[in-house]
Amino acid sequence: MEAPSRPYHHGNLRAALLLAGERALESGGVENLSLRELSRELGVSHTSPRRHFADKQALLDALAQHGFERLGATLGRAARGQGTDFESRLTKVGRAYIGFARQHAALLSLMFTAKHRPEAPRALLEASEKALAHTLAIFSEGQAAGVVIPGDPHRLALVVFAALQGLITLSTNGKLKDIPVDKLVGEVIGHLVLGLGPRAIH
Amino acid sequence: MEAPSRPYHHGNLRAALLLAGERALESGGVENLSLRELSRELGVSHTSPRRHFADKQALLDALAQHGFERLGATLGRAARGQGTDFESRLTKVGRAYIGFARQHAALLSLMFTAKHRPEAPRALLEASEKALAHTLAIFSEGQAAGVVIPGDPHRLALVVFAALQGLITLSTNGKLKDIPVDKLVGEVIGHLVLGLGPRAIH
DNA sequence: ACCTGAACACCGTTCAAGT
DNA sequence: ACCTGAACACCGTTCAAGT
Repeated sequence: MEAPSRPYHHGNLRAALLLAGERALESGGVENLSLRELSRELGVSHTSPRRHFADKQALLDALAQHGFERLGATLGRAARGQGTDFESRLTKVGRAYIGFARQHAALLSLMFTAKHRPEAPRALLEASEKALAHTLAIFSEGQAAGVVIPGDPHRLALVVFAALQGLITLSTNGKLKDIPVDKLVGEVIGHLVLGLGPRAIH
Repeated sequence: MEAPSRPYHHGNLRAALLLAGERALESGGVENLSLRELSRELGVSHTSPRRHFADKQALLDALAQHGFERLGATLGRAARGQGTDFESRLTKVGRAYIGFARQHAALLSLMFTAKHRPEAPRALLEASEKALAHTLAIFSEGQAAGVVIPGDPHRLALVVFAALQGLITLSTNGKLKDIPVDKLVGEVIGHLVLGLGPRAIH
């Protein structure tokens, strides 16, 4: 019997740091994530993370990238729901986004700020673009079907996600009281779809 | 001639800290705002701020509150523009908001996070509500005039501001390229106004 | 009342050194 | 290759003490 719990070479330190980092994130925000504390939890010296992440920001970027990969999977599943109309497909994606946001609030916030850093690594940017690919396709297809006004789909999608983001901040801060969030999502998407659609009379 | 530059009692330490704090905020974000560095700049010991702000968060809250007061003044001026229709009044407020956001990006971000803290002081919450009062009135009046659907004006305003916030993050990160932001504001408000309006046919 | 200096318990990062 | 320990330059906060 050897002691596999703390070998000299940790073996999975990189993966372990990401996992512990995500836990720390959810339980205290970026502000309370400390490399030294993660190292303590994992039983390695506080300089060990350096071998795997150049600095703290590199770990945060990796966490954000992983977050985008999971968000992409979540949204992709919701977007691939087949053959319904524009509004209901969009509503499904919206609900999936809200679900992810409520479950991983601190991670989502990190994802946003990491992505918007000027020095953001290419891998992170690629992951963030990939995460929204399926959703953008909904807009393009809506345009092709003539139920969505022309224009850059990114721009249209931005408005929708920005509005959803507003709902999430309200929701996570308890300002919505008894109103179920899913109902609100439907309403908001409804408003926006009407606003994005070609007018019956103008 | 006395030396008014560094008396034993600073005299305006509270105000000086707020001013220096705001400068530090704009030039490096919340992350780079340090009480010790502010104290150094002002030529007082690093424990002096304690007399005026219980801790760092108290200074941040005061900065956020001051920010809401200025935002309120800005939006109020824009909202009081008299006697035009719902959409153009909303567009004016939207442009004013965007202007403030671009000029005080780090401050606005601090304002949001400070306001959403569960332990946010009452004065801060009151300032944030007051800042949006004139804007909310636009929605209420729009409802009274029958050009806006019924519902909690806060909820409607939220969607608009959330969407604007999305534009701002794009803009401050240079993702909008040559498109002038003011033009986009008009488009977005236009979409939303259509979406919020009563349908001609349904 | 208002400010100070020393002390405490933390950080992230660097670097020579160990296995 | 991978990890360590000591060191450096920072933090925010507390507390007894000065004027």
